[in-house]
Amino acid sequence: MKIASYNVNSIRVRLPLLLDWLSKNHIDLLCVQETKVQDKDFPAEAFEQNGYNCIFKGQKSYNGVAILSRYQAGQLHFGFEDEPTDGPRLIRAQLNAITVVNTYVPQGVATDSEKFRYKLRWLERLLAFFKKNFDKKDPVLWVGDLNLARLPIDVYDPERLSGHVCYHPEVTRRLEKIMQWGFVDLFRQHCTEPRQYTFWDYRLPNAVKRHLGWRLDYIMATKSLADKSTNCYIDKQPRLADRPSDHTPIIAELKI
DNA sequence: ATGGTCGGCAACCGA
Repeated sequence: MKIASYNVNSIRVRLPLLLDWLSKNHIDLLCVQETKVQDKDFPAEAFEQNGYNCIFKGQKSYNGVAILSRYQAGQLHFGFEDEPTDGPRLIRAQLNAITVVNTYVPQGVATDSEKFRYKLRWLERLLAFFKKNFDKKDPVLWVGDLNLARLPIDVYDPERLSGHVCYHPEVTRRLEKIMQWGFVDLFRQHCTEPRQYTFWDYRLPNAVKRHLGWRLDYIMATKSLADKSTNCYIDKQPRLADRPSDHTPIIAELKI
C-alpha cells in the first residue's frame, strides 16, 4: 500500500498533473491540502474516472483538504467534534482497516499575531482529539501539511529561523507531545539525512538549487503501523514540473 | 535589501 501527502495549492490548477502523477506512482491513498475549492466545485469526476474515491471538505479561496483513495471509505468526520468549522483543515476517514487523519495545520503568520495563538491552540486540540478518539495501539495514520519543521535538520538554517512560526519552540514542543502520545515520523524512521525538504518558498530565487527548504509535510503512524512501513521518501521531482506548488509530495509504503 | 511569487478572485489575502 502506497500512501502520499501533497499540498497542491489549488486542486483545480494541479488537476492534470495530479492525475498523471497518481497513475505513474501507483498511489493507493493521497492526502491533499490547500485544495482551495468549495465542495460544489470539487473535480471529483476526474479522479473517480481514474479509480479514486474522493472525500473532501473545502471553502472559498483558502484551505481545503481531501483524501483520494482506491478504497471504499467507512465512517467520516470533518473538523474537531466541538468545532466543525475546522472541517477544511481536518478529515478523518476509515479506509482499508486504517484510520486516516488528514490535516492542514494553520500556518500562524507571525508570532505576535492572533493566528499564531490559534495555531498553538489547534495543535493542543489535535492532541486532545487523538487522546479522546483512539488508543495508541490502534492503526492510525496522521498525514498532512503540518506547517512546522520538526528537527534542526528539517530546516535550512535552524539558528536563524528559530522563532519563525513554522520552527518555533512553542510549536515543536506541541508536536513532540503529540508524537509522545504514540506517533512515529515515518520519514525519519527510514532516513536520517539532513536537507530532506518538502517545501521551498517560491519567493526566494532558486530556492531548490540553494537548498533553502523546509520539511513541513509528514506521514505519521502509530507504532503497529510503523512496524509495517517498508519505505518513506520525498518525491524526486521538486515542485512537480512547470506549474509549481511550493510543496512536493511525500510517499510511504506499508506492508498491508 | 523583511524582498520575492503564486492562486483565488476580482482588491487584496494567505502562504
